[in-house]
Amino acid sequence: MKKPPPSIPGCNECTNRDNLFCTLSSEEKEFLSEGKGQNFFRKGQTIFYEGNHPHGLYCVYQGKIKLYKMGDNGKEQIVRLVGTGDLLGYRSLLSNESYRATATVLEDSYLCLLSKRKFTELLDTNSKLSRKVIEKLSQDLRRSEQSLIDLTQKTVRERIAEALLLLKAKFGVEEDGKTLAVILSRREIGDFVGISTETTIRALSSLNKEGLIELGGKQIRLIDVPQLARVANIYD
Amino acid sequence: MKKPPPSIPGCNECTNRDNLFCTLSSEEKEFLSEGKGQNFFRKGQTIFYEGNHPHGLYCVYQGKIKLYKMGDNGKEQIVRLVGTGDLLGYRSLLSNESYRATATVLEDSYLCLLSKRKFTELLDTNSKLSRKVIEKLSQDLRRSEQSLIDLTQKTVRERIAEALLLLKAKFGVEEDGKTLAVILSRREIGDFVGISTETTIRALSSLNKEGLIELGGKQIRLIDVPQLARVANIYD
DNA sequence: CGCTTAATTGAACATACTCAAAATTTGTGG
DNA sequence: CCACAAATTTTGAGTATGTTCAATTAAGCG
Repeated sequence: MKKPPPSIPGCNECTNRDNLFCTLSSEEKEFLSEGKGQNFFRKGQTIFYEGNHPHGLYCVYQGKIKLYKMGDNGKEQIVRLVGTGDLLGYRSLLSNESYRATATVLEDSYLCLLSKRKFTELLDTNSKLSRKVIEKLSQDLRRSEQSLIDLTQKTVRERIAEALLLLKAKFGVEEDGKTLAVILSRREIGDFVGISTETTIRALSSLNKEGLIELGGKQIRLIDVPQLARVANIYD
Repeated sequence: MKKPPPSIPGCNECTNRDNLFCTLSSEEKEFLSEGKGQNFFRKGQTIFYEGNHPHGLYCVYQGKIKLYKMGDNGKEQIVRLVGTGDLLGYRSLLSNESYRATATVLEDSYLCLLSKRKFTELLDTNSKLSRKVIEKLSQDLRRSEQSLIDLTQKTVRERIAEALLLLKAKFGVEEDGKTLAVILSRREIGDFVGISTETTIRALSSLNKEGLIELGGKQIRLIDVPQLARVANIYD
Protein backbone atom coordinates (compact mmCIF):
# COMPACT_ATOMS: atom_id res chain seq x y z
CA MET A 1 0.00 0.00 0.00
CA LYS A 2 1.13 3.46 -0.83
CA LYS A 3 0.44 7.05 0.01
CA PRO A 4 -3.11 7.94 1.01
CA PRO A 5 -5.18 9.99 -1.41
CA PRO A 6 -4.56 13.72 -1.17
CA SER A 7 -7.57 15.96 -1.22
CA ILE A 8 -8.39 17.23 -4.67
CA PRO A 9 -8.94 20.98 -4.95
CA GLY A 10 -11.97 22.58 -6.59
CA CYS A 11 -11.88 23.24 -10.31
CA ASN A 12 -11.00 26.85 -9.67
CA GLU A 13 -7.83 25.84 -7.86
CA CYS A 14 -6.99 22.98 -10.18
CA THR A 15 -3.49 23.32 -11.52
CA ASN A 16 -4.10 21.26 -14.62
CA ARG A 17 -4.10 23.52 -17.60
CA ASP A 18 -4.80 23.13 -21.26
CA ASN A 19 -7.90 21.10 -20.84
CA LEU A 20 -11.36 21.89 -22.09
CA PHE A 21 -12.22 23.96 -19.09
CA CYS A 22 -9.49 26.54 -19.31
CA THR A 23 -11.84 28.96 -21.04
CA LEU A 24 -14.45 28.81 -18.31
CA SER A 25 -15.06 31.76 -16.04
CA SER A 26 -14.56 31.45 -12.30
CA GLU A 27 -18.28 31.27 -11.79
CA GLU A 28 -18.63 28.53 -14.34
CA LYS A 29 -15.80 26.56 -12.79
CA GLU A 30 -17.42 27.00 -9.41
CA PHE A 31 -20.68 25.78 -10.84
CA LEU A 32 -19.05 22.73 -12.36
CA SER A 33 -16.98 22.02 -9.29
CA GLU A 34 -19.86 22.07 -6.87
CA GLY A 35 -20.86 18.60 -5.84
CA LYS A 36 -18.32 16.86 -8.01
CA GLY A 37 -17.28 13.39 -7.00
CA GLN A 38 -13.70 12.65 -6.08
CA ASN A 39 -12.32 9.21 -6.63
CA PHE A 40 -9.13 7.39 -5.95
CA PHE A 41 -8.25 4.31 -7.98
CA ARG A 42 -5.39 1.95 -7.39
CA LYS A 43 -3.33 0.45 -10.15
CA GLY A 44 -5.27 -2.25 -11.91
CA GLN A 45 -8.70 -1.06 -10.82
CA THR A 46 -11.30 -0.49 -13.47
CA ILE A 47 -13.16 2.80 -13.65
CA PHE A 48 -15.86 1.64 -16.01
CA TYR A 49 -16.59 -1.24 -18.30
CA GLU A 50 -17.65 -1.42 -21.91
CA GLY A 51 -21.44 -1.42 -21.80
CA ASN A 52 -21.82 0.66 -18.62
CA HIS A 53 -23.73 3.89 -18.83
CA PRO A 54 -21.96 7.16 -18.11
CA HIS A 55 -22.94 8.84 -14.85
CA GLY A 56 -20.83 11.85 -15.51
CA LEU A 57 -17.60 13.08 -16.95
CA TYR A 58 -14.30 11.97 -15.49
CA CYS A 59 -11.50 14.44 -15.26
CA VAL A 60 -8.06 13.08 -14.41
CA TYR A 61 -6.60 15.15 -11.60
CA GLN A 62 -3.58 12.93 -11.59
CA GLY A 63 -2.86 9.54 -13.02
CA LYS A 64 -2.57 7.28 -16.03
CA ILE A 65 -5.32 5.22 -17.54
CA LYS A 66 -5.79 2.91 -20.50
CA LEU A 67 -8.97 2.81 -22.50
CA TYR A 68 -9.42 -0.43 -24.38
CA LYS A 69 -11.88 -2.53 -26.27
CA MET A 70 -12.31 -6.24 -26.14
CA GLY A 71 -12.13 -8.11 -29.43
CA ASP A 72 -14.41 -11.07 -30.04
CA ASN A 73 -11.52 -13.38 -29.33
CA GLY A 74 -10.88 -11.83 -25.94
CA LYS A 75 -7.82 -9.89 -27.03
CA GLU A 76 -7.67 -6.30 -25.94
CA GLN A 77 -6.98 -3.32 -28.12
CA ILE A 78 -5.97 -0.13 -26.37
CA VAL A 79 -7.74 2.69 -28.17
CA ARG A 80 -6.53 5.63 -26.15
CA LEU A 81 -4.21 6.48 -23.30
CA VAL A 82 -5.33 9.03 -20.77
CA GLY A 83 -3.18 11.11 -18.45
CA THR A 84 -3.19 13.93 -15.93
CA GLY A 85 -5.47 16.74 -17.04
CA ASP A 86 -7.27 14.64 -19.62
CA LEU A 87 -10.94 13.90 -19.69
CA LEU A 88 -12.34 10.43 -19.71
CA GLY A 89 -15.65 9.12 -20.96
CA TYR A 90 -16.67 12.20 -22.90
CA ARG A 91 -17.25 10.41 -26.16
CA SER A 92 -19.95 8.18 -24.78
CA LEU A 93 -21.41 10.98 -22.74
CA LEU A 94 -21.61 13.29 -25.71
CA SER A 95 -23.25 10.79 -28.00
CA ASN A 96 -25.52 9.53 -25.29
CA GLU A 97 -24.37 5.97 -25.59
CA SER A 98 -23.06 3.39 -23.21
CA TYR A 99 -19.30 3.20 -22.87
CA ARG A 100 -17.75 1.45 -25.82
CA ALA A 101 -14.49 0.79 -24.07
CA THR A 102 -13.20 -0.20 -20.66
CA ALA A 103 -11.06 2.16 -18.58
CA THR A 104 -8.45 0.63 -16.32
CA VAL A 105 -5.94 2.43 -14.20
CA LEU A 106 -2.26 2.00 -15.05
CA GLU A 107 -1.03 3.65 -11.87
CA ASP A 108 -2.74 5.06 -8.80
CA SER A 109 -4.99 7.85 -10.01
CA TYR A 110 -7.17 10.62 -8.68
CA LEU A 111 -10.24 11.46 -10.71
CA CYS A 112 -13.02 13.98 -10.43
CA LEU A 113 -16.47 13.00 -11.58
CA LEU A 114 -18.32 15.98 -12.95
CA SER A 115 -22.06 16.05 -13.20
CA LYS A 116 -23.41 15.14 -16.59
CA ARG A 117 -26.24 17.61 -16.22
CA LYS A 118 -23.96 20.48 -15.32
CA PHE A 119 -21.60 19.70 -18.12
CA THR A 120 -24.27 19.55 -20.79
CA GLU A 121 -25.83 22.68 -19.37
CA LEU A 122 -22.56 24.53 -19.74
CA LEU A 123 -22.22 23.11 -23.21
CA ASP A 124 -25.52 24.65 -24.20
CA THR A 125 -24.76 28.06 -22.80
CA ASN A 126 -21.08 28.44 -23.50
CA SER A 127 -20.28 28.36 -27.19
CA LYS A 128 -16.57 28.59 -26.51
CA LEU A 129 -16.73 25.40 -24.54
CA SER A 130 -18.64 23.55 -27.23
CA ARG A 131 -16.17 24.86 -29.73
CA LYS A 132 -13.38 23.35 -27.64
CA VAL A 133 -15.20 20.07 -27.38
CA ILE A 134 -15.61 19.98 -31.13
CA GLU A 135 -11.94 20.61 -31.65
CA LYS A 136 -11.01 17.91 -29.19
CA LEU A 137 -13.23 15.34 -30.84
CA SER A 138 -11.88 16.31 -34.23
CA GLN A 139 -8.37 15.73 -33.05
CA ASP A 140 -9.26 12.41 -31.51
CA LEU A 141 -10.84 11.41 -34.76
CA ARG A 142 -7.79 12.39 -36.73
CA ARG A 143 -5.57 10.41 -34.41
CA SER A 144 -7.82 7.41 -34.58
CA GLU A 145 -7.82 7.49 -38.36
CA GLN A 146 -4.07 7.77 -38.35
CA SER A 147 -3.82 4.73 -36.10
CA LEU A 148 -5.98 2.93 -38.57
CA ILE A 149 -3.39 3.41 -41.28
CA ASP A 150 -0.52 2.63 -38.99
CA LEU A 151 -2.04 -0.62 -37.85
CA THR A 152 -2.71 -1.90 -41.32
CA GLN A 153 0.30 -0.67 -43.16
CA LYS A 154 3.22 -0.54 -40.82
CA THR A 155 5.40 -3.41 -39.77
CA VAL A 156 5.68 -4.50 -36.17
CA ARG A 157 9.04 -2.84 -35.89
CA GLU A 158 7.71 0.47 -37.13
CA ARG A 159 4.68 0.35 -34.91
CA ILE A 160 6.69 -0.45 -31.83
CA ALA A 161 9.07 2.41 -32.52
CA GLU A 162 6.16 4.72 -33.08
CA ALA A 163 4.43 3.54 -29.92
CA LEU A 164 7.50 4.27 -27.84
CA LEU A 165 7.64 7.79 -29.20
CA LEU A 166 3.94 8.20 -28.58
CA LEU A 167 4.34 7.07 -25.00
CA LYS A 168 7.10 9.58 -24.52
CA ALA A 169 4.97 12.36 -25.99
CA LYS A 170 1.98 11.40 -23.91
CA PHE A 171 3.44 10.64 -20.51
CA GLY A 172 6.90 12.09 -20.70
CA VAL A 173 10.12 10.73 -19.24
CA GLU A 174 11.82 10.54 -15.85
CA GLU A 175 14.45 13.03 -14.68
CA ASP A 176 17.12 11.23 -16.68
CA GLY A 177 15.32 12.44 -19.79
CA LYS A 178 15.22 8.93 -21.23
CA THR A 179 13.19 6.53 -19.14
CA LEU A 180 9.54 6.41 -20.12
CA ALA A 181 7.35 7.62 -17.30
CA VAL A 182 4.75 4.89 -17.80
CA ILE A 183 4.95 1.29 -16.89
CA LEU A 184 3.18 -0.98 -19.31
CA SER A 185 3.46 -4.72 -19.42
CA ARG A 186 4.69 -6.26 -22.64
CA ARG A 187 1.18 -7.50 -23.22
CA GLU A 188 -0.18 -3.99 -22.85
CA ILE A 189 2.32 -2.62 -25.31
CA GLY A 190 1.21 -5.35 -27.68
CA ASP A 191 -2.43 -4.47 -27.08
CA PHE A 192 -1.58 -0.91 -27.92
CA VAL A 193 0.01 -1.62 -31.28
CA GLY A 194 -2.15 -4.60 -32.09
CA ILE A 195 0.34 -7.44 -31.97
CA SER A 196 0.97 -10.48 -29.83
CA THR A 197 2.98 -10.33 -26.63
CA GLU A 198 5.75 -12.53 -27.97
CA THR A 199 6.19 -10.46 -31.10
CA THR A 200 6.26 -7.33 -29.00
CA ILE A 201 9.04 -8.75 -26.89
CA ARG A 202 11.07 -9.73 -29.92
CA ALA A 203 10.68 -6.30 -31.49
CA LEU A 204 11.70 -4.58 -28.27
CA SER A 205 14.74 -6.73 -27.74
CA SER A 206 15.78 -6.15 -31.32
CA LEU A 207 15.66 -2.38 -30.77
CA ASN A 208 17.53 -3.01 -27.56
CA LYS A 209 20.30 -4.94 -29.31
CA GLU A 210 20.67 -2.17 -31.83
CA GLY A 211 21.12 0.36 -29.05
CA LEU A 212 18.06 2.46 -29.83
CA ILE A 213 16.50 1.65 -26.49
CA GLU A 214 17.50 0.07 -23.21
CA LEU A 215 15.38 -2.39 -21.31
CA GLY A 216 15.57 -2.81 -17.55
CA GLY A 217 12.70 -4.83 -16.22
CA LYS A 218 9.61 -2.92 -17.24
CA GLN A 219 11.52 0.28 -17.61
CA ILE A 220 12.23 1.41 -21.13
CA ARG A 221 14.83 4.02 -21.88
CA LEU A 222 14.80 5.75 -25.23
CA ILE A 223 18.43 6.17 -26.16
CA ASP A 224 18.35 7.25 -29.79
CA VAL A 225 15.14 9.14 -30.40
CA PRO A 226 16.00 10.42 -33.89
CA GLN A 227 16.79 6.92 -35.04
CA LEU A 228 13.60 5.63 -33.47
CA ALA A 229 11.69 8.24 -35.39
CA ARG A 230 13.34 7.07 -38.56
CA VAL A 231 12.46 3.47 -37.80
CA ALA A 232 8.88 4.48 -37.12
CA ASN A 233 8.35 6.23 -40.42
CA ILE A 234 10.41 4.74 -43.14
CA TYR A 235 9.94 1.55 -45.02
CA ASP A 236 12.69 -0.91 -45.72
CA MET B 1 -20.59 10.97 -71.24
CA LYS B 2 -23.71 10.99 -69.18
CA LYS B 3 -26.51 13.24 -68.06
CA PRO B 4 -25.78 16.92 -67.58
CA PRO B 5 -25.74 18.28 -64.03
CA PRO B 6 -29.19 19.20 -62.70
CA SER B 7 -29.52 22.43 -60.82
CA ILE B 8 -29.21 22.02 -57.07
CA PRO B 9 -31.94 23.65 -55.00
CA GLY B 10 -31.30 25.94 -52.04
CA CYS B 11 -30.87 24.44 -48.60
CA ASN B 12 -34.46 25.23 -47.76
CA GLU B 13 -35.70 23.11 -50.63
CA CYS B 14 -33.12 20.38 -50.18
CA THR B 15 -34.76 17.01 -49.86
CA ASN B 16 -31.89 15.41 -48.01
CA ARG B 17 -32.96 14.86 -44.44
CA ASP B 18 -31.27 13.66 -41.31
CA ASN B 19 -28.19 15.69 -41.72
CA LEU B 20 -26.78 18.25 -39.35
CA PHE B 21 -28.90 21.02 -40.71
CA CYS B 22 -32.31 19.56 -40.13
CA THR B 23 -32.67 21.54 -36.92
CA LEU B 24 -32.00 24.87 -38.57
CA SER B 25 -34.77 27.40 -39.01
CA SER B 26 -35.79 28.56 -42.48
CA GLU B 27 -33.92 31.80 -41.96
CA GLU B 28 -30.80 30.00 -40.92
CA LYS B 29 -30.99 27.69 -43.92
CA GLU B 30 -31.48 30.69 -46.13
CA PHE B 31 -28.46 32.32 -44.55
CA LEU B 32 -26.35 29.25 -45.10
CA SER B 33 -27.63 28.67 -48.61
CA GLU B 34 -26.91 32.15 -49.84
CA GLY B 35 -23.85 32.25 -52.01
CA LYS B 36 -23.05 28.58 -51.64
CA GLY B 37 -21.00 26.99 -54.35
CA GLN B 38 -22.41 24.20 -56.45
CA ASN B 39 -20.11 21.63 -57.92
CA PHE B 40 -20.38 18.69 -60.21
CA PHE B 41 -17.73 15.98 -60.12
CA ARG B 42 -17.36 13.08 -62.48
CA LYS B 43 -16.39 9.61 -61.38
CA GLY B 44 -12.71 9.50 -60.58
CA GLN B 45 -12.31 13.21 -60.00
CA THR B 46 -10.77 14.35 -56.77
CA ILE B 47 -12.50 16.93 -54.63
CA PHE B 48 -9.58 17.69 -52.40
CA TYR B 49 -6.20 16.26 -51.54
CA GLU B 50 -4.53 15.44 -48.26
CA GLY B 51 -2.69 18.60 -47.28
CA ASN B 52 -5.08 21.08 -48.96
CA HIS B 53 -6.73 23.67 -46.80
CA PRO B 54 -10.52 23.65 -46.44
CA HIS B 55 -12.29 26.52 -48.17
CA GLY B 56 -15.64 25.53 -46.83
CA LEU B 57 -17.86 22.66 -45.95
CA TYR B 58 -18.98 20.20 -48.61
CA CYS B 59 -22.47 18.86 -48.48
CA VAL B 60 -23.29 15.95 -50.76
CA TYR B 61 -26.49 16.73 -52.61
CA GLN B 62 -26.17 13.48 -54.47
CA GLY B 63 -23.32 11.08 -55.00
CA LYS B 64 -20.81 8.70 -53.53
CA ILE B 65 -17.32 9.55 -52.41
CA LYS B 66 -14.38 7.81 -50.82
CA LEU B 67 -12.18 9.49 -48.27
CA TYR B 68 -8.77 7.89 -48.01
CA LYS B 69 -5.31 8.35 -46.67
CA MET B 70 -2.08 7.46 -48.32
CA GLY B 71 0.28 5.19 -46.43
CA ASP B 72 4.03 5.76 -46.62
CA ASN B 73 4.29 2.90 -49.08
CA GLY B 74 1.75 4.46 -51.41
CA LYS B 75 -1.05 2.11 -50.46
CA GLU B 76 -4.39 3.74 -49.81
CA GLN B 77 -6.58 3.20 -46.80
CA ILE B 78 -10.19 4.26 -47.14
CA VAL B 79 -11.13 5.88 -43.85
CA ARG B 80 -14.71 6.81 -44.58
CA LEU B 81 -17.34 6.48 -47.27
CA VAL B 82 -19.57 9.42 -47.94
CA GLY B 83 -22.98 9.42 -49.58
CA THR B 84 -25.98 11.54 -50.44
CA GLY B 85 -26.87 13.87 -47.61
CA ASP B 86 -23.54 13.48 -45.85
CA LEU B 87 -21.09 16.21 -45.11
CA LEU B 88 -17.52 16.15 -46.26
CA GLY B 89 -14.48 17.84 -44.87
CA TYR B 90 -15.96 18.90 -41.57
CA ARG B 91 -13.31 17.27 -39.43
CA SER B 92 -10.51 19.34 -40.86
CA LEU B 93 -12.66 22.44 -40.93
CA LEU B 94 -13.64 22.05 -37.30
CA SER B 95 -10.15 21.50 -36.03
CA ASN B 96 -8.71 24.17 -38.27
CA GLU B 97 -6.28 21.87 -39.94
CA SER B 98 -5.47 20.96 -43.49
CA TYR B 99 -7.26 17.96 -44.90
CA ARG B 100 -5.80 14.74 -43.62
CA ALA B 101 -7.35 12.62 -46.31
CA THR B 102 -8.09 12.76 -50.01
CA ALA B 103 -11.67 12.76 -51.30
CA THR B 104 -12.32 11.10 -54.64
CA VAL B 105 -15.64 10.62 -56.33
CA LEU B 106 -16.87 7.05 -56.83
CA GLU B 107 -19.71 8.05 -59.13
CA ASP B 108 -20.86 11.33 -60.62
CA SER B 109 -21.71 13.60 -57.71
CA TYR B 110 -23.27 16.95 -56.99
CA LEU B 111 -21.89 18.84 -54.04
CA CYS B 112 -22.66 22.13 -52.35
CA LEU B 113 -19.83 24.11 -50.86
CA LEU B 114 -20.99 26.05 -47.83
CA SER B 115 -19.12 29.04 -46.56
CA LYS B 116 -16.77 28.29 -43.71
CA ARG B 117 -17.50 31.65 -42.14
CA LYS B 118 -21.24 31.18 -42.24
CA PHE B 119 -21.00 27.69 -40.87
CA THR B 120 -18.82 28.63 -37.93
CA GLU B 121 -21.01 31.63 -37.29
CA LEU B 122 -24.06 29.42 -37.05
CA LEU B 123 -22.09 27.07 -34.85
CA ASP B 124 -21.45 29.87 -32.39
CA THR B 125 -25.02 31.06 -32.24
CA ASN B 126 -26.98 27.85 -32.51
CA SER B 127 -26.29 25.50 -29.64
CA LYS B 128 -28.52 22.84 -31.13
CA LEU B 129 -26.34 22.76 -34.20
CA SER B 130 -23.15 22.48 -32.23
CA ARG B 131 -24.76 19.77 -30.18
CA LYS B 132 -25.49 17.90 -33.40
CA VAL B 133 -21.95 18.37 -34.61
CA ILE B 134 -20.65 17.00 -31.35
CA GLU B 135 -22.84 13.95 -31.64
CA LYS B 136 -21.76 13.36 -35.19
CA LEU B 137 -18.09 13.56 -34.35
CA SER B 138 -18.62 11.25 -31.40
CA GLN B 139 -20.22 8.69 -33.64
CA ASP B 140 -17.47 8.98 -36.20
CA LEU B 141 -14.96 8.47 -33.47
CA ARG B 142 -16.73 5.41 -32.18
CA ARG B 143 -16.85 3.94 -35.66
CA SER B 144 -13.23 4.67 -36.26
CA GLU B 145 -12.24 3.00 -33.01
CA GLN B 146 -14.33 0.00 -33.90
CA SER B 147 -12.59 -0.23 -37.27
CA LEU B 148 -9.35 -0.18 -35.41
CA ILE B 149 -10.27 -3.37 -33.59
CA ASP B 150 -11.68 -4.98 -36.68
CA LEU B 151 -8.57 -4.33 -38.69
CA THR B 152 -6.21 -5.79 -36.14
CA GLN B 153 -8.22 -8.67 -34.85
CA LYS B 154 -10.44 -9.96 -37.59
CA THR B 155 -9.42 -12.28 -40.37
CA VAL B 156 -9.64 -11.25 -43.99
CA ARG B 157 -12.76 -13.33 -44.43
CA GLU B 158 -14.50 -11.64 -41.52
CA ARG B 159 -13.50 -8.20 -42.61
CA ILE B 160 -14.68 -8.74 -46.17
CA ALA B 161 -18.03 -10.03 -44.96
CA GLU B 162 -18.35 -7.08 -42.63
CA ALA B 163 -17.39 -4.64 -45.36
CA LEU B 164 -20.08 -5.98 -47.67
CA LEU B 165 -22.69 -5.49 -44.97
CA LEU B 166 -21.35 -2.02 -44.29
CA LEU B 167 -21.59 -1.13 -47.94
CA LYS B 168 -25.16 -2.31 -48.00
CA ALA B 169 -26.00 -0.27 -44.91
CA LYS B 170 -24.29 2.80 -46.28
CA PHE B 171 -25.31 2.88 -49.91
CA GLY B 172 -28.18 0.43 -50.08
CA VAL B 173 -29.04 -2.02 -52.82
CA GLU B 174 -30.66 -1.96 -56.26
CA GLU B 175 -34.31 -2.74 -56.88
CA ASP B 176 -33.62 -6.45 -56.71
CA GLY B 177 -32.88 -5.98 -53.05
CA LYS B 178 -29.55 -7.74 -53.35
CA THR B 179 -27.13 -5.96 -55.64
CA LEU B 180 -24.95 -3.44 -53.84
CA ALA B 181 -25.63 0.07 -55.08
CA VAL B 182 -21.95 1.04 -55.17
CA ILE B 183 -19.33 0.03 -57.61
CA LEU B 184 -15.94 -0.39 -56.06
CA SER B 185 -12.96 -1.97 -57.71
CA ARG B 186 -11.40 -4.96 -55.99
CA ARG B 187 -8.50 -2.76 -55.09
CA GLU B 188 -10.82 -0.25 -53.47
CA ILE B 189 -12.53 -2.95 -51.46
CA GLY B 190 -9.08 -4.03 -50.35
CA ASP B 191 -8.16 -0.48 -49.47
CA PHE B 192 -11.30 -0.31 -47.40
CA VAL B 193 -10.57 -3.38 -45.29
CA GLY B 194 -6.82 -3.00 -45.33
CA ILE B 195 -5.75 -5.99 -47.41
CA SER B 196 -4.13 -6.58 -50.76
CA THR B 197 -6.14 -6.74 -53.95
CA GLU B 198 -5.33 -10.39 -54.57
CA THR B 199 -6.37 -11.44 -51.11
CA THR B 200 -9.58 -9.48 -51.50
CA ILE B 201 -10.36 -11.31 -54.70
CA ARG B 202 -9.72 -14.67 -53.12
CA ALA B 203 -11.93 -13.88 -50.16
CA LEU B 204 -14.74 -12.69 -52.40
CA SER B 205 -14.61 -15.70 -54.65
CA SER B 206 -14.62 -17.96 -51.63
CA LEU B 207 -17.82 -16.32 -50.39
CA ASN B 208 -19.11 -16.63 -53.92
CA LYS B 209 -18.41 -20.36 -54.08
CA GLU B 210 -20.19 -20.85 -50.78
CA GLY B 211 -23.25 -19.11 -52.14
CA LEU B 212 -23.26 -16.20 -49.70
CA ILE B 213 -22.73 -13.69 -52.47
CA GLU B 214 -22.82 -13.60 -56.26
CA LEU B 215 -20.27 -11.83 -58.39
CA GLY B 216 -21.02 -10.43 -61.82
CA GLY B 217 -18.29 -8.15 -63.05
CA LYS B 218 -18.07 -5.42 -60.46
CA GLN B 219 -21.56 -6.05 -59.25
CA ILE B 220 -21.89 -7.84 -55.97
CA ARG B 221 -25.12 -9.42 -54.88
CA LEU B 222 -25.62 -10.30 -51.25
CA ILE B 223 -27.50 -13.58 -51.29
CA ASP B 224 -27.36 -14.76 -47.70
CA VAL B 225 -27.16 -11.75 -45.44
CA PRO B 226 -27.70 -13.59 -42.14
CA GLN B 227 -24.89 -15.97 -42.94
CA LEU B 228 -22.67 -13.08 -43.97
CA ALA B 229 -23.35 -11.48 -40.63
CA ARG B 230 -22.34 -14.68 -38.94
CA VAL B 231 -19.13 -14.84 -40.93
CA ALA B 232 -18.39 -11.24 -40.06
CA ASN B 233 -18.66 -11.71 -36.33
CA ILE B 234 -17.72 -15.15 -35.27
CA TYR B 235 -14.32 -16.68 -35.00
CA ASP B 236 -13.47 -20.11 -36.31
C1' DC C 1 12.01 -17.01 0.94
C1' DG C 2 8.50 -19.21 -1.70
C1' DC C 3 5.01 -18.48 -4.90
C1' DT C 4 2.66 -16.39 -8.61
C1' DT C 5 2.90 -13.69 -12.53
C1' DA C 6 5.30 -11.85 -16.32
C1' DA C 7 9.01 -12.06 -19.70
C1' DT C 8 11.67 -14.59 -22.83
C1' DT C 9 13.03 -18.00 -26.23
C1' DG C 10 12.41 -21.61 -29.73
C1' DA C 11 10.09 -24.06 -33.24
C1' DA C 12 6.23 -25.16 -36.00
C1' DC C 13 2.56 -23.13 -38.32
C1' DA C 14 -0.80 -19.97 -40.52
C1' DT C 15 -2.13 -16.17 -42.82
C1' DA C 16 -1.74 -12.92 -45.98
C1' DC C 17 1.62 -10.58 -49.26
C1' DT C 18 4.29 -10.28 -53.48
C1' DC C 19 5.38 -11.12 -58.05
C1' DA C 20 4.44 -12.81 -62.43
C1' DA C 21 1.43 -14.49 -65.84
C1' DA C 22 -3.06 -15.40 -67.88
C1' DA C 23 -7.88 -14.30 -68.48
C1' DT C 24 -11.49 -10.96 -68.47
C1' DT C 25 -13.65 -6.78 -68.58
C1' DT C 26 -14.09 -2.07 -69.85
C1' DG C 27 -13.52 1.92 -72.58
C1' DT C 28 -12.81 4.07 -77.05
C1' DG C 29 -12.91 5.15 -81.71
C1' DG C 30 -14.21 3.86 -86.09
C1' DC D 1 -21.90 -2.70 -83.21
C1' DC D 2 -17.24 -4.32 -83.47
C1' DA D 3 -12.31 -4.49 -82.78
C1' DC D 4 -8.55 -3.15 -80.26
C1' DA D 5 -6.01 -1.35 -76.41
C1' DA D 6 -5.82 -0.57 -71.70
C1' DA D 7 -7.10 -1.62 -67.30
C1' DT D 8 -8.75 -4.77 -64.09
C1' DT D 9 -9.48 -9.21 -62.36
C1' DT D 10 -8.03 -13.71 -61.51
C1' DT D 11 -4.90 -17.56 -60.53
C1' DG D 12 -0.63 -19.85 -58.99
C1' DA D 13 3.55 -20.36 -56.49
C1' DG D 14 6.86 -18.90 -53.40
C1' DT D 15 7.82 -16.08 -49.39
C1' DA D 16 7.56 -13.15 -45.43
C1' DT D 17 5.74 -11.76 -41.34
C1' DG D 18 3.70 -12.57 -37.33
C1' DT D 19 1.00 -16.09 -34.40
C1' DT D 20 0.63 -19.93 -31.41
C1' DC D 21 2.03 -23.19 -28.15
C1' DA D 22 5.13 -25.03 -25.01
C1' DA D 23 8.99 -24.67 -22.15
C1' DT D 24 12.29 -21.83 -19.52
C1' DT D 25 13.88 -17.98 -17.02
C1' DA D 26 13.31 -13.81 -14.46
C1' DA D 27 10.79 -10.54 -11.68
C1' DG D 28 7.46 -8.91 -8.33
C1' DC D 29 5.01 -9.55 -4.10
C1' DG D 30 3.40 -11.00 0.31
